[in-house]
Amino acid sequence: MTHFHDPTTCQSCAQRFTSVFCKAKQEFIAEINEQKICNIYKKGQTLFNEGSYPFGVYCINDGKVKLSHLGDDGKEQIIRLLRGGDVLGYRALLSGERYSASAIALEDTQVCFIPKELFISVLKSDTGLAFEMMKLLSDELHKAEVKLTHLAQKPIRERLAETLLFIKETYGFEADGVTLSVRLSREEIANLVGTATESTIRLLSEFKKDGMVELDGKKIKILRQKELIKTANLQD
Amino acid sequence: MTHFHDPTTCQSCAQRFTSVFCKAKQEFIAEINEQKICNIYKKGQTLFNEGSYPFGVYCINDGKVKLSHLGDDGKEQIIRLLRGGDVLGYRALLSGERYSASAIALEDTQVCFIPKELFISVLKSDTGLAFEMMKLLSDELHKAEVKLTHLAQKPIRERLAETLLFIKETYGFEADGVTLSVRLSREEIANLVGTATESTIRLLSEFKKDGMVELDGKKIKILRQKELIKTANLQD
DNA sequence: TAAGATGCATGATTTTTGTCATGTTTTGAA
DNA sequence: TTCAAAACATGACAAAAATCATGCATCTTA
Repeated sequence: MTHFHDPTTCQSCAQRFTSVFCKAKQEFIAEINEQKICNIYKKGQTLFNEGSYPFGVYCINDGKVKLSHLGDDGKEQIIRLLRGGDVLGYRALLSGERYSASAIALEDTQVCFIPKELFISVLKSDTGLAFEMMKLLSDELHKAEVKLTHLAQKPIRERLAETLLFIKETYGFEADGVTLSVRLSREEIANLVGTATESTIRLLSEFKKDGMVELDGKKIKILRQKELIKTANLQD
Repeated sequence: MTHFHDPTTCQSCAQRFTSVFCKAKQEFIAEINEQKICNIYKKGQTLFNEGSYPFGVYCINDGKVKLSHLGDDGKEQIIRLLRGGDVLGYRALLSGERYSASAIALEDTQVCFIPKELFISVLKSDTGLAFEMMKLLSDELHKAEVKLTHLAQKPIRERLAETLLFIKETYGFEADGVTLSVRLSREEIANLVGTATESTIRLLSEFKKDGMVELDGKKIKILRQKELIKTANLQD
């Protein structure tokens, strides 16, 4: 369905100014360009699975991916949402463990794969890139800690509002300027919020009744963002 | 009250084999040794405050420290517990932000301070140390993600059991082999679990009734660890 | 040592959230 | 196109957890 351009070079990739790799030296980018393997994953396909060993890192060229853990009772917890320019798979690689989460395409997605050895060797030779990786990890850690605090302290209504804003922040709107440009099931939204699917459905209906959102199947329109922000009760 | 040895050198520091810095090259350790500043923080004193700018990293020589966020309603959320050999303050430094959490001594604690410039310059010259930092960050990120999932999916009873095991894992037992060697208030335990103080008190009483723990003020003895593990309902 | 403050404990109650049941709608594959 | 499966929706109920109130114990410090 979705159409992607023919395999591009890293030097002309649409994400060359946004991903962490944009900070790598030219010579290394050339090397990455030679060894990278581009692939297209259809909606629902798995990039990698929790529990398996990493062989490299993935760089999203275009598309949307969710990263999710399985809880001890087998329930999905969505940890992160990724878009073009985002890199994934580095955490397990750097700590030398198996993947602790699965990556699944939310829509048809084009991804470049960079082999482990190359990634590590570039990281060794390119201090700037290493610092970028440390910054990336630090930022993710920060986000995780904030999310953790909200999960522990905020009621579900606030967390759902926050999640809707987060989805908007990550994937933005469609051309109309109000429709979230990703289609997530109610269950997926629930697994992002950390609650039961029914609670999510109920609260979404309430938000609709309050005029904050409009619902049309998986299409969600944000009508009154300011009220949503209030509902989310965010500090900044 | 507590007595610490006179300022040691990094080369003879009790933590020289456990902290991330043990992977740094000798020449850099010598440099760190020259520039480090050792300090003792009394119980309850603050190492650094959420919102202020980092000037360096802290390396705990001996003692116990909690790292905690303030939630949007001003409620404390304890993010991490630290002990001798642990480093803190690097997250904000590496992502170039203000501290997102406060560090407070849980008992009299001896800490070395390493200035920002030195830390960064050593990190730039010593690839091995940079990789250790990336590994450290990756591990912390992993822990945060697991905690996040448990927070979202597990009931408070399980989380309290898990927290007690976590405290034991972090600080261990006293000489008797059963008493947790840290004194936390019920409120602090609640802020670690992510629940109301009363709920924590009630559940601790239940655990006592079930014979899993023994309570004597802030002294907590773990009597039946296996049952606690069961109660925590952990996968591994 | 007395008194105020803080922390611990417990009961009663309310609120929040999850679960179960059921019906409807939408979707996707034969 | 049709049918089964999945997703959505909603009500009723149960369970979990927070809140409020109160009393006791312990710690601090004047």
